[in-house]
Amino acid sequence: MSDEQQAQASNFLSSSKAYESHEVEAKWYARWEEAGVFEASHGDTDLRGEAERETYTIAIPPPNVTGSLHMGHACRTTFEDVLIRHQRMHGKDTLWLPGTDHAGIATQVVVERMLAREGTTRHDLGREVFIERVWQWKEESGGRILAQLRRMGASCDWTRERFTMDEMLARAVREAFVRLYEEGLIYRGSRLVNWDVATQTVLSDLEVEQEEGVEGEMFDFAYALEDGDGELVVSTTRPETMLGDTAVAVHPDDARYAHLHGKKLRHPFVDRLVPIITDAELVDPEFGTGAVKVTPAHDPNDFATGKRHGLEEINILELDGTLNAEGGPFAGMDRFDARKAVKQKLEELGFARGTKKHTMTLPRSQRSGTVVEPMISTQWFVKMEPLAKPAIEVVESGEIQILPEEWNKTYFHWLRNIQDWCISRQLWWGHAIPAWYCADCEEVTVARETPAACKGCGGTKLRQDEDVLDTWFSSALWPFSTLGWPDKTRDLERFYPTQDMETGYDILFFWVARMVMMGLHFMDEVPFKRVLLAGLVTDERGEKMSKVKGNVIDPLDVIDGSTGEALIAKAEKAGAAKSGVRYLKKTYPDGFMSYGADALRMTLLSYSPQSKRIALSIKRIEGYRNFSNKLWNAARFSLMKLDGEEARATGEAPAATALANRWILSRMAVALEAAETGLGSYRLDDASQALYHFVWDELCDWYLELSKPLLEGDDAALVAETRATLVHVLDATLRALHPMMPFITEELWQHVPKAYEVEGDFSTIVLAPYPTAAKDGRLDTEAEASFRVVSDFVKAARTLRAEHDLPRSRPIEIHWHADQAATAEVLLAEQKLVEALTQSSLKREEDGSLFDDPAAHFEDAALFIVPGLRAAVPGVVDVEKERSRLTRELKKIEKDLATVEKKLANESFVARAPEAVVAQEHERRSDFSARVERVRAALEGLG
RNA sequence: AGGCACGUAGCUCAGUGGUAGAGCACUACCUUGACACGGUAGGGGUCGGCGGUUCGAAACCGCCCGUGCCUACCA
Repeated sequence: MSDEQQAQASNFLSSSKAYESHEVEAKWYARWEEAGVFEASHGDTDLRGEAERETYTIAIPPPNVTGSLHMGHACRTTFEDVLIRHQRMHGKDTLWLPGTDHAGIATQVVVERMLAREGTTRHDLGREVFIERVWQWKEESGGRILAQLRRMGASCDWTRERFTMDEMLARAVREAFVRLYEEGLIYRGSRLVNWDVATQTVLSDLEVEQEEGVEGEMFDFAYALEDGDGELVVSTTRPETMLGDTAVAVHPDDARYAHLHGKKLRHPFVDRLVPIITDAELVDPEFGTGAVKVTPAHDPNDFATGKRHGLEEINILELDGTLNAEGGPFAGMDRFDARKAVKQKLEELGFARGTKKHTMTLPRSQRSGTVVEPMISTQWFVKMEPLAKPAIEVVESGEIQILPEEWNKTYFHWLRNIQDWCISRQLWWGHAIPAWYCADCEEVTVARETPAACKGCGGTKLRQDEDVLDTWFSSALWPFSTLGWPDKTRDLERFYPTQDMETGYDILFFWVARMVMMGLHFMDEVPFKRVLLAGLVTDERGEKMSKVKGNVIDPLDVIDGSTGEALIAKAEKAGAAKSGVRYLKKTYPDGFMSYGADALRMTLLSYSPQSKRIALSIKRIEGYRNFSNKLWNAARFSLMKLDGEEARATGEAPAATALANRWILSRMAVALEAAETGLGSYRLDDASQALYHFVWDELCDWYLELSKPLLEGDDAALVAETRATLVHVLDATLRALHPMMPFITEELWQHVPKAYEVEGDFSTIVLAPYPTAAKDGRLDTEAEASFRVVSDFVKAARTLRAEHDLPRSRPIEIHWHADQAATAEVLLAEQKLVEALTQSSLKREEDGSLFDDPAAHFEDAALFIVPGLRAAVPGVVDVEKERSRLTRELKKIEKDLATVEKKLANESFVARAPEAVVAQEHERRSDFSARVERVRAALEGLG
């Protein structure tokens, strides 16, 4: 050990008994980033023999540039970081490409709010100045979320950070748009679209949320026949739309209305005759009056009906949701005011025919929350069917694997029923549509660069389309646009296709499916091999986190700690409702301790990926904070024992002869195998669980305890072997845990005396080899079987102590007899260890018959009986305690025995169950019945 | 309306045909030189209900009840 290391080590050993995450996290992230350990190969260095190295790439789901870190990000970041760190340690050339999304509407809204505070609007500034302001804002505060990802430990390659509005990506967007247009897959058309009157833009179907179970009312009113001979009653939940009615439809076979076919109705407010048409598709004669008002410009079904019958489409709305001139007397009113006014006027005119309560679903804008209006508008669309087909095929063929698998169905269902995608948005912030309109002719010029002349007439009076593209259009290109496409860059060549796409299931359609389509279309290759979908993080009650509910848990508060008051203040500032504040007060009265990033990461990893909800429990985080501490102290103990000694971790399991050493290396192999399997199959919960239990239940509970007497013994070879095992197990454990708990493992690993170094700017665990069962463990079933003898014995002795209130300070003597010679040999060989763990002295009894009537041979003895072994502890018995203890034990075994006997008495079971299962039951029966007999004998001996 | 999940200990969750598990909470004891953010021992479950398949079901199938999400429709 160098002087520096030595000094560091003793400094560390005298350090805190509890793990303090704060400094450790700050120190190591800075160091890692400085040294560039997260960077993928750049092509100009050959530090780690990149030519031969396989690549492993993850494209980050880019968070909104406006955003700040929430639990969803924390979850994404942790999962991806674990995957990428694991592969990096396996020697892959890993690229985790970070970046942010320009988030059209969200960002524009944020900046507009800022302007409102300044007393101005984007319209006052004008488009160019406004966009400048957005960029300025982005430069000032857009980096916050990326800084927060660093707090989580995200090992992204920051040298390749991207933003969806970067010129590089803008070029890709133009290229993609132009190609799709030239291929006829992008078209401009007039359609009924979803209009958000608040933000005044069109929305795609996916951006519309359905609010279910809304209590509304159905209003009936009559249209008078033109000839004055009667009326026709229709129903509506949106009375104002009658101003756009251009027909009333009845079912062709409906006898009630047969006499009205071909007649006309007089519109009460506008000078228009409304024809009565027959339509079997639109009309259900059983529903309502069996007559349906048709408003082609404001309802999807009516729109289709209008197309079938060649009806006039009358748009009655302005873009802000007020009624236009078509509204006649109601022109200029807001849509909801007009609704009331129309109803009232119809009542006055005597056309109202009553209202009924009606439960309905309201379409609301995901962004503004306002009720979306269907409106006819000319927009840009992507033709989806031809793109969807190959995207379906790659999942069917397994070229892309979706995990958990149940999402396949959802993916297929959506793609098989896909609608064309409306990609234009009436916003200012976003990618401009590369289409130009000519003042002199009808031609639209779509081009990569601003065209000099109209491609139709050659005219030069061109005006660019004022709309921008849906944010998801640029996101769909993310896996290759970030690597330089359409140029054939080295990075694109080397890192595309990526391997894993990890994200929340909520954006499977929005993003994942579209990336698959675009990747296949433009790259002719899938954008990733696996899609890993995780659940959504909710509060402890399973409710979605929302600012209003006040149940948002900020990952940074969990990492750094926060007082109850601070939590409430923050929630109130964010606009929490009173009930939300109450919930917060009740659930987290004392706020959070500082749990550290590693604990938060482990907690998020501990949830099964197939659960859709991750109901984050602070108690669980606390549990993993405790685990951090356990690991910290296990390392402190080990390092203390190794301090000043020669032992060095070699990166390979040392040869071991002692049972304890053989056993822990075997358990290490099992744990590493489980970790590797879990990490490989996206069962990060299994992987982290396996290591957690290895560290706590095996390393700490048993091995460290066993190592104490071993290290203090006088057999020099044994001491050396144990030191070698201890230092190796510590080293390998830290490396195994590093992808999950990067900070604490680095801090500890730096103090582990090692005989190997990791190449690079400094020797870091980030680049250390991931441990494997073959190299770092040694499976040893014999050692495990022998160890079971020891642990059964120790546990039984401890139970006896506990039940007889025998404090550890009181030494006891244990007389034992094993049925099998092999068992006896193990206990004789490990006698010192067992004595140390049980604070007892052992005495073997060769004659098993002594235990047939223990009372006769051991004075006042308590007994324990484990499979194949009996033991007596004389001089301690409290007859009553012993009786109740043995009775309880007897009951337990008898119950087990009864179950087994019932099974074996069943002829069908014996005849049909697999032989091995039957044999196992037989074995259990003989074991149980032997123990029952022995416990009974012991009870009888008590008198 | 259809689809997809989910319902396991007081709480949060694993477990997918062969002995019901973890963490937290709970009870008792223990301040032992790694760790009280700890240790040892213990209590606690008719696996939502009812049927079926099977030698055997928490798991597979059907129905029902409850919860959540998604898609569609809603004159």
